Amino acid sequence: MPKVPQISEAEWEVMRVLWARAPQTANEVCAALADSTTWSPRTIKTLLNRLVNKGALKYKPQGRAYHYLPAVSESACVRAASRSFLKRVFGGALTPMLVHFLEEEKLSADEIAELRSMLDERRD
Amino acid sequence: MPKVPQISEAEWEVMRVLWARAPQTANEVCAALADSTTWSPRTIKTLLNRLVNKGALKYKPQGRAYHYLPAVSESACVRAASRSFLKRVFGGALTPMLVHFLEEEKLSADEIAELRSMLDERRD
DNA sequence: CATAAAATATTACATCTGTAATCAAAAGTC
DNA sequence: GACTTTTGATTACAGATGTAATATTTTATG
Repeated sequence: MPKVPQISEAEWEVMRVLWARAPQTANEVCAALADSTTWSPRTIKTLLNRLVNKGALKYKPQGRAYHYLPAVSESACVRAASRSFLKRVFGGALTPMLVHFLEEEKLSADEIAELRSMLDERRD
Repeated sequence: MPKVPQISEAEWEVMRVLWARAPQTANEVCAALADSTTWSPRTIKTLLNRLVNKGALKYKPQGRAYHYLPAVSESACVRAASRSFLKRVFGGALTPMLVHFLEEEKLSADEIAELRSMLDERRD
């Protein structure tokens, strides 16, 4: 199990950009976040820097600017964050957590079908 | 929708104790957390205090000591934390999140059956 | 009543986060 | 080559968090 760094809420936004497409320059990341956030480019540079420092991102000096890219996989980070959430909010109990989401949130017929087929595969 | 305060990881532990049984004195909360944590009673007192200040707990002066009790419901806090997690880690997409947990974590036959029956109820 | 014990309130302090501004270095322009 | 522009590095600063220690107030005890 790869040890992933602690990634804050704002940092997740940045990571998602780079997991979706990498490498990218700081400016490209800023452009990608321009719609979904109101952050100053300064702020985004700070986040990139912190993520590099905590080992979540790497970069390659590419001419004038850096090209940033993930140093940890999205799936590993998702796994770590999911476990942390499960432990924190549901005391680690998976089924109550799933029940919560199934009861609380809206699901389309298609989504229900997809989940049912996944459960079918699990039945062995 | 009741507005719930921001509850940190350590604070969740304390809240869970009081959601499970309330009211309780600080000492009773400390006793309840003695097994699952290594926190000093001082630390737990601090957490109780912060939770009162942020409106997550109330207390009744009961003789010599306070009796603490929740000021916000567990379900409201679970809902808020779940949405926050869903947004942060999965960009708000419910189904990928459920898929992740179904794929990643172990489920017993009973749990699978329970989830399937919940999905059955959803099919209307 | 004076003092000790117990409980709450206040203060401490380092790290993490959100949100930038300023500084420094590199590179292109005249 | 000096100056401006671009980009990364360093510094800033307040609020949240983890983790307590100290101070103060209330209560029981001798």
